[in-house]
This record gives sequence, structure tokens and C-alpha cells, in this order.
Amino acid sequence: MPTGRDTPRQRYRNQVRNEIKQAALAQMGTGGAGALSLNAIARTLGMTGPALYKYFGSRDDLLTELIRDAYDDAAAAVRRAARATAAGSPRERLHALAAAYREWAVKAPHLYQLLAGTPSPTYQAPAETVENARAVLGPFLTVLAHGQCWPAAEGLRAELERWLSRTPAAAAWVHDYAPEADAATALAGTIIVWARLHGIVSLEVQGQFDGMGHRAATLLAVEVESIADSMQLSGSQPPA
Amino acid sequence: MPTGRDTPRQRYRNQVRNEIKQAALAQMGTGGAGALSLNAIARTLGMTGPALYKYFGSRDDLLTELIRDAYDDAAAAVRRAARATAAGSPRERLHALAAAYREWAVKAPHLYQLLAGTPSPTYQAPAETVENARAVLGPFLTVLAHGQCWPAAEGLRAELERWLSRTPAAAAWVHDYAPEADAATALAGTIIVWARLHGIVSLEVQGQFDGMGHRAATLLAVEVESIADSMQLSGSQPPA
DNA sequence: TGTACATCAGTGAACGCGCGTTCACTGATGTAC
DNA sequence: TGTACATCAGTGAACGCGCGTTCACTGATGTAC
Repeated sequence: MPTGRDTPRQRYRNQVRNEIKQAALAQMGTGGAGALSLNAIARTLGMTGPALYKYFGSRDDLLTELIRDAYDDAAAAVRRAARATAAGSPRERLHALAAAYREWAVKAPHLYQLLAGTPSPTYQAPAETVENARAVLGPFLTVLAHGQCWPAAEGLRAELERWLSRTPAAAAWVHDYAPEADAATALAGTIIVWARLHGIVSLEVQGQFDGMGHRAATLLAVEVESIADSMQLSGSQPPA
Repeated sequence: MPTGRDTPRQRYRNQVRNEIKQAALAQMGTGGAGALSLNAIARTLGMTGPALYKYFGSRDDLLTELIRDAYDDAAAAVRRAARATAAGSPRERLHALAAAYREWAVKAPHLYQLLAGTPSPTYQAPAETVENARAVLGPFLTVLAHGQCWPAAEGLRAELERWLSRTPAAAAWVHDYAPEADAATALAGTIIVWARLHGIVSLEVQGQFDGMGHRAATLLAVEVESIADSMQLSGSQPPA
């Protein structure tokens, strides 16, 4: 379907670009980190290796774009959950955001590995990455803006408060997503949720829970409920 | 120093084996997962590639041994902390175990990546791995044997209880480390601690906290204190 | 509508590279008598 | 103590492989008049 001023050639070009990316992800699915080979991708698309250079400047360019896409995709999934629960209680929303993040990762494990793992020996991630990660965590700030700090977390909160006062870009980010909140408290909660999410999801995606008798979703719900209790979020836990 | 019946040749052999492993780890430090090259290792030791085949059957054999060593090392670090705090309160001991695990990982990030990440495209981990992971987590079971389950975690506990009754090997493992305890409760707590530890440590080791204004140790202490509160462990938090 | 020209996707050959692994060998170290 | 033999660490050449990337090219698609 032509959109506006896209010429047929451009549409074809975009289509092939997407096929290349798709093949690249599939290939990383079986083989992990550094298993991305331009020649192998070309082969699965019925092309020869050099043809890919019409679409991407180099192997690293392709990798960079895949990582950017993955961040965008994750951020979109979280944002979607935030919109879908806009009318819910903070506690419900936190459960929804965390579940959305986990489900996104489980559905697209190759993408998750791209964000979570060190992708490749030689590859150096672009600085842009920080921005992208912030977009994923933003909605958590919004929800946790309704939370209180608790005694054991005061030390963490204090470190973050000092940092925010020294780092305008970070303060602006928090303010964007949680304008009314105590920034350091919302950020402390977000970091905790982030670490808990990452711990559970990365263990699950790497199959380390396979030999254990619990579901990752159950574990995640316990952990989200725990932080919601600590921060005294209002609302009740949604049914599983 | 010759130990018993070690001939000089065997001592030399062991020494070179260790030098190879050491070089392998250093190489994985700069380059991550699949960056392990026999030829490169040999070069740094002033040898030629084929010489390594006198010490290891193949590249995969070397990798397998490195992973086994890493697990042993991690387990030893945690065990050491458990012994050093044997007289302490459960809460103090839990902080000590978690801190020991994190410090081990931070001091030897290459080793940690070996346990945590998917090591290499082609490499398949041996089944032995589950045993090794259990040795690392064992001391946590012992300490958390003093904990209570809390309402939000009942669902997780129930899943684990069902699994333990179906899986004698797992039940035996828990019983070894926590003979007096409610096995499912101790295990639920251990899995939560494991996931929190892994989340924090892997984010730290991958440098994802670098752009943020808190120390990982502070975050870990908050998280350990949180689980200690949830499980009503006795004792007070040791000073940082 | 038809013709001349420009664009550009894709090919095939070639480059240099490093890899894991094998093999027959050299030469030093250790052992048996 | 000296000699004959076995062990074994390490070498150097060679194998086949796949990689990223370059280059000059062909041929189809699109554009301008």
C-alpha cells in the first residue's frame, strides 16, 4: 500500500530491508550474540552477500539498527500497557506494565537478548542507547510517582537525589514522566522494578528456570506486589 | 611445592593448564562471549595453536572446564561468607551471602558472564550445570530456612511445593541445606533472592548502571532488607 | 507513445583474514636396567 | 654411574572453512523528452 510520496522502488527497498532484519533476528535466535553473519542472512534470502551492502553500510550498521528497533519495540509494548490501564489504580498499572515487559521479552527473546546481553565482541553500542532505555522505563516512573519511600530505601533515595541535582538531563527525564512526584522516590522505585524485572526475565529467557518448578509469571507477580506494598501503592492486585 | 605423588612433569602440566585458562579468561574479559580463540590464547603464552591440544581436547572442552571452575569459584565465595557469619543472625547472614556473591561477580566479571550469559553460538552446556548452580544457592536455603512465607508469596510457594513433591532430587537438595525448614518456603525465598541478585549484578557488570547515580551495593542492600522483612528474619541490618 | 538515458538491485570473482583441527616431526625430560 | 629406551611438550606445515568487504559488471526498472 503506497503511503504518500513513496515510489515503488522505495517501497521495495523498505520491504527488503525488513526482510534482512527479520532474517538477522531469526539467525540470532538460534546462535545468540555474535552469530550474526551477513553471508548467512543473504543465503536465507536467496541473495549473495555483497547485495546486503545496498541496504546496510556494514554489519555493525545492521546491528545498531536492530538494537534501536528492539528498544523501540519494548518501549511501545510498555507504553501500550500504560495506555490500556490509564484508568486503573497505580498497583494494577504497575502489574500491567511489568507483565507487558515480560511478555514482550518472552515473545521476542532474540530482541530481549539484544538489549540485555553484550551483543558481540567487536561491537560498540552507540550513546543513543541511554535515551532508548529511558523510554522503556518512563511509564514506570509515571506509575511509581504515586508511591512513598520506605525506611530501608532512604539511603538509595538519597544517592539518587544527589545525582538528580547534579544531572539536569536525568532530572528532566524523570520530570517528563512524573511531573508532580518526588523525583528521587519515583526513580528509586523504578530502578528496583527494573532490576527485578531484568533478573526474572533474563533468567527465564536463558532457560535457567527450566529445571525449577515455578512459573516466571508467578514470581514476577510476587515481586511486583512486594514493591507495591513497600511503596504503599493504592489499589489491589489484579487476578492472575 | 610438590604434593605427594605429583611428578615434576605433572606439576608443569598443571601449571601450563592454569596459564591457558587464565589467558582464556583474560581474553574473554575483553571481547565477551564467543571471543575465545585457541590460537589467540596460544599466542599470548608464546606458544603455537596446536600445542594447546596437548592440554585440552578441544575448544569446547576448555570452555566447559572454565564454566565448571566459575561455578566452583562462586560457590566457594558464598560458602566462605556462610562460614564467616555462622554465628550471626539470619538477617545478617543473608546480607553477607548476597554481598559475597555480588563482590565475587564484580571482582571477576568474566567469570560471571560465563555463568550468566549464553556463552557461545555453538557451545552446549553440560547437564552438570544444574548441580553447580545448586551448590551456589545452597547456603541461601540454609539461611532462609529461618523465614516465614508471606501472603503475596503463597501462590509461588504452592507451585514449588507441588514441584518438590514430584522431584525427589530437588527435594533432597533443599533438605541437604535446610533440613528443619519448610522446604517450599525456603526455596521460594531463595529463588526470589537469586533473581534479585542476578538482576542487580548482571546490570552492574554490563555497565548499565554507569549512567545512573546510585551504587549497586546500596541497591542490593535495599533488596536484601526487603526480602528479610517479608520473611520476618530475625536480627538487624549490618552497617554498610 | 516511443525512444534515450539514468538509476540502482543484485551478481560473481577476488582480497586477506583468522579460525579449529590433523599430522608427522623434533628434541628435551624422565625411566629402567 | 652410564646407557638404551619411552614419554611427551611443542613445532610448523597444511586442511577446509566462513567471514566482511571491494570492485567492476549486468540487466531490469524507472524517468525525461
